[in-house]
Amino acid sequence: MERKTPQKQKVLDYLRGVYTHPSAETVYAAVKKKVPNISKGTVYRILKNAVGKKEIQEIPAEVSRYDGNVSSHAHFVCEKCSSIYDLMDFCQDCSILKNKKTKVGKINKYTVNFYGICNKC
Amino acid sequence: MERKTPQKQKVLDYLRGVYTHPSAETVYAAVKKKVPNISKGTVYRILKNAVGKKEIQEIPAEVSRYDGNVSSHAHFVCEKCSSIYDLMDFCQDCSILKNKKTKVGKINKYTVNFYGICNKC
DNA sequence: ATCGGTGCAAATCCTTTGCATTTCC
DNA sequence: GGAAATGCAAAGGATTTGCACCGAT
Repeated sequence: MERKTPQKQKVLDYLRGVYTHPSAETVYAAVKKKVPNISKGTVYRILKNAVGKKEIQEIPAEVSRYDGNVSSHAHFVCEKCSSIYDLMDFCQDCSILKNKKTKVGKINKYTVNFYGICNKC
Repeated sequence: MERKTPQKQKVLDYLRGVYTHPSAETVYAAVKKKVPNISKGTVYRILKNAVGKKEIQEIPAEVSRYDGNVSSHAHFVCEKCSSIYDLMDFCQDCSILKNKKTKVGKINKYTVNFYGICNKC
């Protein structure tokens, strides 16, 4: 049976309380402040496990980023600073496609990513 | 000035002649049959360079995949065998969004990925 | 007391890079 | 001839994993 540990709690709490779509490294740095002796391997294990159970989602990139929000929403990726923002109101029509069948297979989920330079850059 | 070499030719020819969205490793294996002493580093260099010049596109995943078609079209990713298929006729409405402005920045390009199990699996 | 979770460090895998050598223009 | 590209092998960086110990149930 799965156990509840402070490491797991803090990692998932952190991810769910933040809108920055952090990398494993960033999660590690943040959680280390609350659980000083947590190890990087543990963070990777917790994240991977949660992705497998679809409790969080992984955003593929050169370095993976994680999102505590598992709904299918669009992301805006800054090509300069690599920040990832949520775009809740874009491409809503795409959501119709969920569970639809295509010539190649049935759709379980979809991702929509927009790339550009963010206002901060 | 950039030079024309058999390695570069074969790598790009292969990528453009195939619709399988191969990984660097797969490109290497395929091109090695025609240019037996090509090295993996060279394949990686050629692919990276071509991506930078937007001659081809990179599809982010656990292991990067490459696409000789640079247009913004949707992909169907098989969650079982990792095959990637083109879906030219899906989410066309999204193309309207190109160059549109969002709250966070102007959109340069977008990617749409659908995930599911492909008919072969 | 059990056995799942953790910390640590070594291992792995993909990708990049330095450098001597080749080859295109 | 000279810069650019290549081959090779070593380096790098992110992620995974083996194992002994720890701690939640």
